[in-house]
Parts: sequence; structure tokens; C-alpha cells
Amino acid sequence: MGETVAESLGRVDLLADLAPGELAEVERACRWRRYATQEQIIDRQSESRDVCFVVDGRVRVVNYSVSGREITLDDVGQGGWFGELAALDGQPRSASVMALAPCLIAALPQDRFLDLVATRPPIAIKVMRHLASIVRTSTDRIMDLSTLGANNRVHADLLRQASANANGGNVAEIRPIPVHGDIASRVSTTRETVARVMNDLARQGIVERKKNALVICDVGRLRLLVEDVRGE
Amino acid sequence: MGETVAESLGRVDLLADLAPGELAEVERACRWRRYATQEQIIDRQSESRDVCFVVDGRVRVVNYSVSGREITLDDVGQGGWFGELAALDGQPRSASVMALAPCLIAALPQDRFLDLVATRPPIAIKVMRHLASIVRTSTDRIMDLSTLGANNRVHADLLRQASANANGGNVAEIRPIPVHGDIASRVSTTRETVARVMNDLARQGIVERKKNALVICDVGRLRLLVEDVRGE
DNA sequence: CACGTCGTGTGACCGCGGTCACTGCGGAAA
DNA sequence: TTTCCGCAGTGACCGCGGTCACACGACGTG
Repeated sequence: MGETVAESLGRVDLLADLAPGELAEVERACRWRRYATQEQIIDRQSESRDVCFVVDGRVRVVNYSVSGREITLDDVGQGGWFGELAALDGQPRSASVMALAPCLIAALPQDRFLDLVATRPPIAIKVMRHLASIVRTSTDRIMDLSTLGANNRVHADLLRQASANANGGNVAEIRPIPVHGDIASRVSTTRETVARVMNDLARQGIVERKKNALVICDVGRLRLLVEDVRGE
Repeated sequence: MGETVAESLGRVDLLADLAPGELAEVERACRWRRYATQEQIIDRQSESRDVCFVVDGRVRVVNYSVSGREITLDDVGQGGWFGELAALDGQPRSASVMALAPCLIAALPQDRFLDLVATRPPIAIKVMRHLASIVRTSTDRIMDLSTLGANNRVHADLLRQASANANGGNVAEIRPIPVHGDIASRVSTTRETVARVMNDLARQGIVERKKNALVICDVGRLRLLVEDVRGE
């Protein structure tokens, strides 16, 4: 508890191949700040333009419908970054960002960031690849929302989680146990629907809820559920 | 009819600030090809990695659910480009692309493209900005799909079209008249729903169907329809 | 002209899933 | 222990909108 993490950008992938001296200079150019769990880091529509590095902790990129419904767009952990959109195009922020855990964030001013991408091709490439991966997951999600029903979207989300923790086998463990509301906000449905789907799956012996982990007993069957209905 | 367009990349925004000699070299590096209306230019999941420039014509980026349902992701016209994702990250193509009209397409091999973005910062910046704009529209669409009902999504789409042709006033014209099925595929609903919505709007005097243009008589009322329900 | 094609308009049906309103449980704080 | 409070589970209701099945008008072609 209370361990403070060093204010260093060494763990940030994007800056990995800067020379030590240059890295130090970037560190000095950043505004450093800690955030408590649940604290707002960026407000959608606000006018800041910095690029933020997650030196410690974990953050969530979200958006809210006016009715309060929360839509999770992405989670980013240690060594990741966010906020490039506004820095690149000068538009207001496209989404809000909040801390999922106590965080140490380094905010690099827009002009310094633009300088980096303009003078360091490897960094520019990394930014482009990162954006490309965001586009890919976004279009996947658009496809899911357009063609899958709510409960199949839950299946698909579980499958993604399972594949991420894939030990290769037909069994996977997801820990910590995801909170139903979180899944719901990722796949745009309700807490209740997620609960019903989870119980169906449990009854069919596809998942099992252990003390501190959710076990996918039969990844294959789960995959079938998703692929079968992905279009009929 | 039958007018052939010169095989020149002069109109492509991305390459605008290359020196004439360099541009000519890029032109030589491209595989040039014409496509007929409806012809497939890229197949989702295929293994090509070129970046394609739309020298003439217009193309549509689409995806199909296994049930045949067609989801429009984007349209790109003269001077635009597509296919950067696969070139950047080496993954299979994330979507299909088809010609909306007779097209002249220049396909630049992946390594030449990567060379360009690595050695020409202005080009790299343009690519990043382009990706950023795709991400922005994608997350907007995810929000629409998650929080709006089908008919409000149609309203939102009409509003976007109207704003694009905005003469500033409260009246806008969309021409040519959009085909209902096209709108449906952009906002992920059915032809029938679009037809019903359009008639509702016509009855309320918000839109009017002229001979060769769709007239939005009251952009303000339309905007209210969208914003009111954008969260209740 | 007749005919086919393509886009549009509309009614009827009905199932998915969002909403509401509870109950029940487990863990942390008091 | 008792008190909370956040999370999970479940039934009942019902409306949005997808699907199917038509009919109609416009336009181009043999």
C-alpha cells in the first residue's frame, strides 16, 4: 500500500527506443499527476490536447449516453497511452477517461508529441499501428452490434477474454471474475441479460464460477455458439 | 462515356507534397487497374497488403454478415485511399471494398508505402490524421448503435447528410436521392424501417421528396428529433 | 407495347431483450 | 454481531423493430 511508483517513462512501449537522454527530456516535458480510483482523467468534449501515458494503474475509456448509460470503449493498462486523437487532429476529446485503479499518469503536451512523431519515424509507426488496431476492434464491434443479438454478444465477449488468457487448451480461466455490469457496458446490453446468459452457460456446463476465477470449461462449445449465430 | 482518366497520382491528397520526380516514381511503383461498377476490389480476410488510391470513381468499404446482410463502413471518393490497415500491421484485410462506379485504382505495394511513411513525416502525419478521423466516426457509430433506436439512427444519418451539404440555412438538399437500402446498410437497419421513417418525416413536413433531390425542409426540427432521444 | 427489374410503401406478426421490481448473498465496516 | 452496500439472480411485462408477403409505380429494353 502507498508505494509510490517512480516518475519514469521507461515502461512506456511507445518511447522504448528513445536514447536515455531524450527519454529524460520527454519525462521533464510531461505534467505528472496521480489519480484515485474512479477519478475522471479526461472529459469528453473538453479542450485539452495532451497525450497521456499510463505509467502505473489502469484506466478505462468510456462514453455516456445522456440517459446515464455507460459504454466502455477500451481499457488501457501500464505502459499504454491514450489521447492521441485530440493531439493529432486538434478536435475536442472524443471520449472520457477514468481511473480503474490508483494511477500515475504522464501528460505530454500536444506540440511535444507532434514533434516526436514528426522527427522519429519508429514512434510514428507505432502510433499508426496502434490506431490501426483501434480501428480493427471498432469495426469488429460495429459488426457485432449490427449482426448479433445481445446474448450472442455476451458469448463473443467471453470468448475474447478466454482467448486472451489462452493456454491453448480447451479450458481457460478468467480472473478476476468479471463484474456483470462491466461486460454489459462493453457489449452494450444490460446487467440482467448478462446474468441470464451466464446462468444458461453454467447450466450447459460451458462455464463454471469458482471462488476467484471464472472457468470456461469448454471453449470449443462457446466458439460454436458464437460462430453458428454469426449470421443466422 | 468511356473517357479514360490519366494514370496520375496528382489528385491524391496523401501525396500532395511530394516533389514531381518522386511522385512519378511512386506512380511507377503502383499496379494500376480499372474496376467496373460493383466489382470487388478487396476481399475481407485476403492476404494482400497494398495501399490503394482512388484516382477516379468511388468505392465502398463494406462487410457482410454470414446471412448476407451488408454493413457499409465507409465510402471513399476521388483522391482518397484505403487499405492502410493491412499495410501497417500485416494482418489480413479487415473489410471488403467494392466499386460504386467505374474506378481507376492505383495499388502501392506495402513496402513502398511503409518506406514513404517512414521517410516523409508529412505523409505519416496525414495517415495518422486519417486514421484518427476513422476512429472518431467509428466510435460515434458505436454510440449510435448502443444508445439510439433504429428510427433515430435514420434521423441521425439524414442529419449528417444534411449537414454535409449545409448551405448554413435551415433547408438542405441531398442529391442524388439516397436509396433506402443504402441508408439501411449504413445505420444497420432494414429497408422497410427506413421507408417508414421517411414517410413519417414527410408527413410531418420535415422532408420532401423532389424529382431528383431529397429536401430537408426543417433541419432544426430534425436535429431536435435526434438530440431529444439521444438519451431518453 | 409488354415485360422485367429495381426501388418504394405498408400491413400483420411475434420474439428478443430492455425495464421494473424484487429477493438473496457475501464481504467490509461499525 | 448487526448494518450496509454492491453484486447477482429471476419473473413479468411489453414495445421496438426485424421478417415476410404483398402491391404499386418508374424506367429501360427487346
